[in-house]
Amino acid sequence: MRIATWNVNSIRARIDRVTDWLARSDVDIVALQETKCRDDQFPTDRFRDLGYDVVHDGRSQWNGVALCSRVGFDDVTVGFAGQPSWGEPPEVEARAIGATCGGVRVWSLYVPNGRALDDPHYRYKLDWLDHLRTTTAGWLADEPDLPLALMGDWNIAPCDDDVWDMAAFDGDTHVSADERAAFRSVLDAGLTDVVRPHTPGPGVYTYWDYKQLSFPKRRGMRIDFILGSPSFAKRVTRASIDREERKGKSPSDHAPVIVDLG
DNA sequence: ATGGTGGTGGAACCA
Repeated sequence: MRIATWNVNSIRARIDRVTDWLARSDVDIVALQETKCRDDQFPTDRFRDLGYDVVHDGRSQWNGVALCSRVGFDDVTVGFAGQPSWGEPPEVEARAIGATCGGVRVWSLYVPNGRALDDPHYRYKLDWLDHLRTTTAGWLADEPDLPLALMGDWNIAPCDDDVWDMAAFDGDTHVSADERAAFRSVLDAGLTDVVRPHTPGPGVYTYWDYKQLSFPKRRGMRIDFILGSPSFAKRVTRASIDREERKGKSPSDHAPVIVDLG
């Protein structure tokens, strides 16, 4: 079974690229982030034409997460227990959707950006990750052998090798000690980065800013991850980052991240 | 080659 995650930065702007990629990638499940549309705007038929069912949570032009599966859906869950709210009035944003597909529990997650270290959104980001950690620990306590994958755009570069130049990020979000500690806490709930062993760095990234020729200059960040429980991780036979998808006409600023299970 | 921000919505915000 092949599973992937991809921040597409608008599914409507990217639908042809996404379906072209799906048609040649032999992926069974793909988690999408930043679909940037409401449920009624999601191009579900384009996925059905390729044999994929879709579950999506989107309520505005912001955020939006989806799972596309050709191995079925069970127990679809929108949001996780304790997921913090944002905005005025406060609401739980469309940043998490989970389902069981082909016997694997998968989540498509879009972690809040944080914006700036002194921005309330930064507190929201840390709080969001703390509640995700608590909820994940509960799932694995209830079912230690659960094959679980938390996939998505984590908006954190966990190690110095995960950015092209640490000096360029001085005082910025994504690399702060608190964000890195929050990411490690999620791992400590019982998950591992199942992609890194197959895609060693340095210089291996999943995201390149649209600005300032970041991609051709290889100035990227590794912020998209597939974190697996022990029973998931032991089935992983290979993994890759499809940086070819960052090339060409009208790409997302993120590349797909892929794992194969035996 | 991989190319000098892009998406949404229709101004300003988000990333």
